[in-house]
Amino acid sequence: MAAERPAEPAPRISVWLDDRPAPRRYSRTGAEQPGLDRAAITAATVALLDAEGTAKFSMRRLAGELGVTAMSLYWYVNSKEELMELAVDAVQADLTLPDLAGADWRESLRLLAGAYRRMLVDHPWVARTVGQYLNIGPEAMRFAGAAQSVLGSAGLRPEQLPGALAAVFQFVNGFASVEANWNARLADTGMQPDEFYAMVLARVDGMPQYADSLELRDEADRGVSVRQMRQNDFDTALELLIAGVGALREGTHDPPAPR
Amino acid sequence: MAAERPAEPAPRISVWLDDRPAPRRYSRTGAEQPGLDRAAITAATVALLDAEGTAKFSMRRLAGELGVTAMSLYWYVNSKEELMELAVDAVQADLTLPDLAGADWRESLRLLAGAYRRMLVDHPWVARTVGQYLNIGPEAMRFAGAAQSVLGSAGLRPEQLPGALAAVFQFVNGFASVEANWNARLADTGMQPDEFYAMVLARVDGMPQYADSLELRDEADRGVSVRQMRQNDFDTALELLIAGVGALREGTHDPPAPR
DNA sequence: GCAATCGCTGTACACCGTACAAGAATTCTG
DNA sequence: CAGAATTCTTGTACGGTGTACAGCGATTGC
Repeated sequence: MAAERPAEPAPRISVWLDDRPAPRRYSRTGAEQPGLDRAAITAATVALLDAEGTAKFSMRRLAGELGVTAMSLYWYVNSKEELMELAVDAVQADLTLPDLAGADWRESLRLLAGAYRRMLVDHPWVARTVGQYLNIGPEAMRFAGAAQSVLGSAGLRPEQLPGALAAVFQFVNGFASVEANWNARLADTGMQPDEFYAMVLARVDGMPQYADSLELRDEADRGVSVRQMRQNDFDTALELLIAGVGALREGTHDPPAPR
Repeated sequence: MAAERPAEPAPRISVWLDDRPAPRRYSRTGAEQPGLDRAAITAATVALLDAEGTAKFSMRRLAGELGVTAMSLYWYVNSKEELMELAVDAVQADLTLPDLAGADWRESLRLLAGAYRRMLVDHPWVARTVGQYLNIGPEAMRFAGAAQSVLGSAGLRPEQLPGALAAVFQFVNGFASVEANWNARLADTGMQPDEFYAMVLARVDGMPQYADSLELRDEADRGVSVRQMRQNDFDTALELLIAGVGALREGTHDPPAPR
């Protein structure tokens, strides 16, 4: 008798590993509302998250925005988490890939990293989710493919690509994540960036292990705005990464020599 | 009359920017329980998060573990978020710094990055929080100080340090975050690593932009276990970063020349 | 016309973080 | 030693959360 039991309901891993046709068959001819579908729900999710952030987002709130009950969303989406996966991927659709035709790989990498950073700062709720979901949706893959092909054109060997990709884009993600959080705290307090920075510095200066090197930085950056410092940090890291990619390529035993 | 109003309750930014003496004056002489304090609560929080993850963690659950009511925790801690900040910092206390005395900066960086990665994989709930909190607690600073001094000893100029630090440790954080998530999904499904990997690959292979380069990788890594691949990716990225630091140093206009 | 399905609603459950007031335990003050 | 003051702990309650489940008109295929 136990053989008939459907056992566990097969734990869900990711929307992207779950085939679900999202049927939408009826036409709702006379209805006022044009009717829901995954795309509309996802778009509204992105808009709401952009406007109010993760904390104020809820299924009921979203449903209200769509003029509908919370539970009706579950016809199109299995869970809130799944919806978040959809939203995270959807937001990467706006991540228009720069034209990399004439650019060499270094410049291409700069363009891609910059675009990625901008996307994360514009949509602060995304950064937290990278690493939390599988992130293998179509839009994510489009970007990953572009990035991978840039690094490939730099002459890296195939088995070097994933590591190099991770080095570059995990950095960008982490950096932008901190940046977005910093912006959010600023908005909460209403302080000026430099005022807030000074407050944090004052606290950190009292800590033994860190004070020395930080004072150096403090001196070096005197008179430089927080915004400029951040840009400088990003640029420095990016040049470091590009130089690293170059070094990895030169360490290649079989130079790729396109004939 | 409005002048007397205490206005907003001063929005909290971080535990570390909030001076709170955590008094603890009574001795609870005859009591069974040894009595609570921040350290005990934080330790229990870490233990619970390690054991069951963020999802099952709650103030009530934690209180139960400590044989106490949920609300009594709020005598020692202002909010759950603040408690998370404390836990994130506390877990970095176990992050014992390797002995960097005899090692050159390259090897030191490898050791630090490895230790950091291990910490994040052992405590998967930490990775998600980096970038979400200010992360300027004493233990975080101890590690950051060590990392900064290693990079400083590599000959980077002060204004290059933050960028280089970010490049290295934001990568490690992101990488370990993905790694920890992957482990969690594996545990959920009970699949074998390679089985799970094959499933994801199968899905990804169907996506147009990504298929080509991925097939390369698939070929290159045929017969290699997922675990080995991951280690290879981490090592590749780390060597890339180290080479990048080296290149940044060589690009220095004023060589540091310690006299 | 009728059965089946779709799309949606309402209600309900268990759980969450935490505000607030009251009470028990302990120490301070006299 | 009495009483006031303070330190902790508790109980109750509020407004939320995600979502299971049953039901119910609208639409469709037969």
